[in-house]
Amino acid sequence: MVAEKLPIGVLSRRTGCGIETIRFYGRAGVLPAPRRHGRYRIYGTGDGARPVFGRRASDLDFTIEGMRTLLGLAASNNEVSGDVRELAAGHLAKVRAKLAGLRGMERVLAEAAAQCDAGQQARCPLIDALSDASPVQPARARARKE
Amino acid sequence: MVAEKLPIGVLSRRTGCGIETIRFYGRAGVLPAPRRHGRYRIYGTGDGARPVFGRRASDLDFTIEGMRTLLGLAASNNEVSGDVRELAAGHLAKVRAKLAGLRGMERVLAEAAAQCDAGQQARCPLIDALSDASPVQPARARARKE
DNA sequence: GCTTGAGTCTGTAGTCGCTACAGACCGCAG
DNA sequence: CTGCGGTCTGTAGCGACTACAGACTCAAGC
Repeated sequence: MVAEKLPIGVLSRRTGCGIETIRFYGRAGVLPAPRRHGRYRIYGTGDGARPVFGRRASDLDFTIEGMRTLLGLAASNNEVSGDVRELAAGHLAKVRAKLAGLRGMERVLAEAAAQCDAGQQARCPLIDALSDASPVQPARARARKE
Repeated sequence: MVAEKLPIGVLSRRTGCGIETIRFYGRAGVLPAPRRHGRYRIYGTGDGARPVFGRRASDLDFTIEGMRTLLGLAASNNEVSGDVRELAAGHLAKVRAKLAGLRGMERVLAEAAAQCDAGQQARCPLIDALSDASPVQPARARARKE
């Protein structure tokens, strides 16, 4: 199969990514600079992976910077992948924290729904749960720049 | 205990929220307009809950709009809480989708780490996993405005 | 050959949820 | 009375898109 020549619109439809987003990823270095036919970008069949990667990674709260690093490290795929692992592990920690929070909310939401069904509550348990200050360190701001 | 009069800095330290953020929540209607001493904002001890609520809700990907709605519905706490439930349920769906994605990534990260440890891989499994186009609908962009 | 319409181009501005900064102001201690 | 720390308003910046204006290009139809 000889590599197809795809204009950006087709790539957009295939990846579900939005023309502007693909161009943005191009500028941001998540997508390598495509060949050009005149001023028009031309992509190959294989180029669909990157926008999808970008979208997924973004869904999972990777930053553009993180994506670039990940891709860069993966490109030099011999030996260096300890770094990929490190990056991934760092992100995993954040992911797990978020997971814990979400699971907590899932539980609270389910409970709240049950209580609402029972029709007996004076206050909103969801808001109460989210407002609970107890686990917050007193008199010291949390890390701002992580 | 007579209600303490807290300047914004103290509230910031107590809630771990950042002065600018508290002011922002004020403008955004997540925090009710505080009393003033001259031009200075004065908060009461009870006002700490809202910034914390805002921060938590934000961590869990509620929008400012969502927070306002939630608070508004909770304020009119008789009967209307079916709406709270609806809002919460809607958010819960998104939360669960994200949870699924994160769990998937957690798994992939763990596997990737294991493979890296074994020192045998030609490609990065994390990137491959995120780039996998198979579940994407062909030739139709995903909903953009949800 | 000329027109038309769809697709693409660049460049800039808007969005959201903060975050940071400039420059003024206020109250109090030394 | 002079600092200084805290606060004020207002505006601008950030990240990751998203949207739009206005120019251009290509292929098809007449």
